[in-house]
Amino acid sequence: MVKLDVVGIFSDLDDRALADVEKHVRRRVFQPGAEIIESEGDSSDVFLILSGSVRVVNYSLSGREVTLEEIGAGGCVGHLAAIDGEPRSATVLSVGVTEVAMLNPASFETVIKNHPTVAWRVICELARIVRASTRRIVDVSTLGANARVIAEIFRMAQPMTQEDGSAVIKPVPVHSDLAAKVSTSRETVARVFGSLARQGVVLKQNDSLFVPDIVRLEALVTQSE
Amino acid sequence: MVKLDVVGIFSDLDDRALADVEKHVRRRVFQPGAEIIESEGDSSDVFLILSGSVRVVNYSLSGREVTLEEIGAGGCVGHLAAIDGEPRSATVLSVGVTEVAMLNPASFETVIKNHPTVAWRVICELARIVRASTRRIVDVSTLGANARVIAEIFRMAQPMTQEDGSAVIKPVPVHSDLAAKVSTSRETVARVFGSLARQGVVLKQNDSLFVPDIVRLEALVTQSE
DNA sequence: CCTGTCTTGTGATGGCTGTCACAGCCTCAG
DNA sequence: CTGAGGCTGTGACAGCCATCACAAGACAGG
Repeated sequence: MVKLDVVGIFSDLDDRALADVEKHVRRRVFQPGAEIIESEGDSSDVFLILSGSVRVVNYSLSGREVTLEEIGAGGCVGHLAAIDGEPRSATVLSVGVTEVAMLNPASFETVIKNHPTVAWRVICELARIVRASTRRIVDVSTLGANARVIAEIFRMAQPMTQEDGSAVIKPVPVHSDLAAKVSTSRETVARVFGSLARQGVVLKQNDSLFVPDIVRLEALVTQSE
Repeated sequence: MVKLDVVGIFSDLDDRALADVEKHVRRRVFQPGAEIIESEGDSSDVFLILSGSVRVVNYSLSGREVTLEEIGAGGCVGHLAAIDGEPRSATVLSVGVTEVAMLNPASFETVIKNHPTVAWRVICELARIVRASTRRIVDVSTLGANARVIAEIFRMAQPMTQEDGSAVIKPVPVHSDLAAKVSTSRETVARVFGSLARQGVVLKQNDSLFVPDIVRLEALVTQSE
């Protein structure tokens, strides 16, 4: 059984404290595509992701999907409702097989209040989310759809950059997923990839994307407004 | 001199703790329009707003202004950089004359770690921001510009609603401010107001807007997509 | 090897809305 | 009273891009 210390916000807790938390969680496994949290629902448990990964999304009335975040093992979701007691702000889907530990809101609050290090980690985590969100708001308000796609490819390539300025993105992202992440249509993503390939900025290989010069990619973001 | 207990995150502190915090702050007054925090800057103090109000904004390369938030007395800004040490994520402008207390990041962290109630308040505050941000991301990704303007008017009217379903918004919002809040152009806001007035959904009076029936307003948001 | 499902590529089209331009207001200082 | 600067209304236009439509590839499972 996966230990709770894989969870980021608990990583400073000692064994005794962890054992204490353990008493308050319920473990559960979700199959691929399963709905872990339903938007607007009034559950309010916190979900600690022990293995696998989840996708936080929202749907418009017209069925369009907006991806807010993807979170892997060690992360946690559902804290908002646990903190403020409001209804769920988003839907959370299991992408692979996902193992979670569920903590009820009262216990979550207790752990936070008893362990300043946990409180601080939660604060850091929320700060990270706020930063990501405001960046996205600015992106979507000031960049065109094409530029947003390029910017997202750039962000995927950045951590993989070698010394020579090249990068490999693996596996190849699915166009429709990428579209949901930058609020555009699948077709636009396909057209951007086509255009980038024709310019030789992003080459498609068997199972990965090759970016010969990440600087050229970045330049395209700002250059296209 | 304004006491620090007007600040929301400190409202549970007793006098002794407040006096302790007081020793670590520097007070300052900003004139209307002054830049309190510069985006990308590497200062990292937290600003506690004692009186007046501020506007958190971001500018695109093309000069377009995106308003992220407006915060009045009792609020605080600049926590992100204080928490994670990264550069400033946004610009903060003083709207009227604004009185602030500045707290350096180390002291901020200390206060949080020594006072679980402060930590919890900060967590609640961040959760509120995350909720507002994700709502805006969804809005801007799924609603058209007109619908976003109507939605914003609806949100302004909602807290002012009387029992009979009418509401008064005072003072009349400046079109260009509203435009920056919903990521559209000043002209689009003007056209929406014109259209709403012609439909009798939002009437302009001397110094305020009158909404006879807020339900009709809300209906227009969803109906236009 | 076939067949259904998922994914990708690309053209055509139409609507939205950002931009430019300009005219009419209001307010406030002088 | 007068002028200047900021706000508001509205028309014209063009560009972007979401949508629809369809073809073709990729891949798994029988």
